[in-house]
Amino acid sequence: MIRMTKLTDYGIMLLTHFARQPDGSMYNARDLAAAAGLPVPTVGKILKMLAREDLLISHRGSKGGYSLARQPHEISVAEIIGALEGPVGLTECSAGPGTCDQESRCPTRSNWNRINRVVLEALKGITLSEMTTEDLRALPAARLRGGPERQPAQKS
Amino acid sequence: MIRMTKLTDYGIMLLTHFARQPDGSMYNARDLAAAAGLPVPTVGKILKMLAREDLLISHRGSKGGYSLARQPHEISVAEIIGALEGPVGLTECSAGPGTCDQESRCPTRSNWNRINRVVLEALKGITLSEMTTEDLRALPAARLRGGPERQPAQKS
DNA sequence: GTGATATAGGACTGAAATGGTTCTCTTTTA
DNA sequence: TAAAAGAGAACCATTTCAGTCCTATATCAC
Repeated sequence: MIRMTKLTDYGIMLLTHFARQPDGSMYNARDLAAAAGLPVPTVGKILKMLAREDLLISHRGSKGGYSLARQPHEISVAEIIGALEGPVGLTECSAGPGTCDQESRCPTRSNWNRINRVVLEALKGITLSEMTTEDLRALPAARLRGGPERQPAQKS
Repeated sequence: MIRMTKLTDYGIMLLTHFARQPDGSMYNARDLAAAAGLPVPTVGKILKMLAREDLLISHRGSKGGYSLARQPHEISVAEIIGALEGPVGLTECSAGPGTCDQESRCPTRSNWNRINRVVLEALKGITLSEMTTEDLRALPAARLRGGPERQPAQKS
């Protein structure tokens, strides 16, 4: 339903790998690719993106590589997605005026923003450190449904 | 960040149109297209999909059209998205085994499902009737993050 | 210093998904 | 019986995505 690109998926997987290791652990693209079973160029691309968005710190040169820029619990899934999928333009029509023929008459527009915010808040509530939990299913059930962000509203 | 297709966007817009009108109001594709400022064939396609998923009731023949299958407050945004974007396969690798090289060694997999569930729950909490509110921004801010009748769950 | 290693950054390409159209068939009302 | 309207499937152009490749720059080791 909600489409997450493969790149984002991989990105989270790679960052999770860092999060599992001791603080400041450094890995280069080649080793990470091997560990993740992904092609090296693709992993390199993702790591570059993450570094550019300050989720990873890059170390160039021989014996270089990448390490986490922050503690795992300080990095939210929302940030990762934002880093890999751009400035976040949830609905096409939010791209710019003119594209959408009905900007003026469309009453749903403002509501979409609301929806997006709800989703975003839900994602902000999940941190990388939580992703390292082998089996998240063990977390309290309440976490799954309400979440810190939102819940079933009144039936009008 | 999270991509919603245009079709889904339009679909919500169209359903919102129904929700604003008295119960059982019927519209045909042509009129709705005109009201929404969208091409008729496209609107027709969307309406068909929504009818197939039992969100709309179709009335064939001359003087036919569509009407809401349920009360607006009984239709969630999650359902609409599900109807227009298919069975919901959030992450590619959930499509099937074999596609993903690292199924066994990927510890993030189960966590993704968790993330998806959180997002899904958030969307289930928003109903069509809420989308008819002219300006949702006017709602109390607390509504956005917690809501009046359900308490924000614990963070972790 | 020089060479090897590793990231930075951007261009490019094949494949898949999207959005939109068109056509034929069936149903229903006048 | 004819016209209106939905059902359903096939089809096409465009865009997006995933993945690759190439050149430039930085850093470490000798």
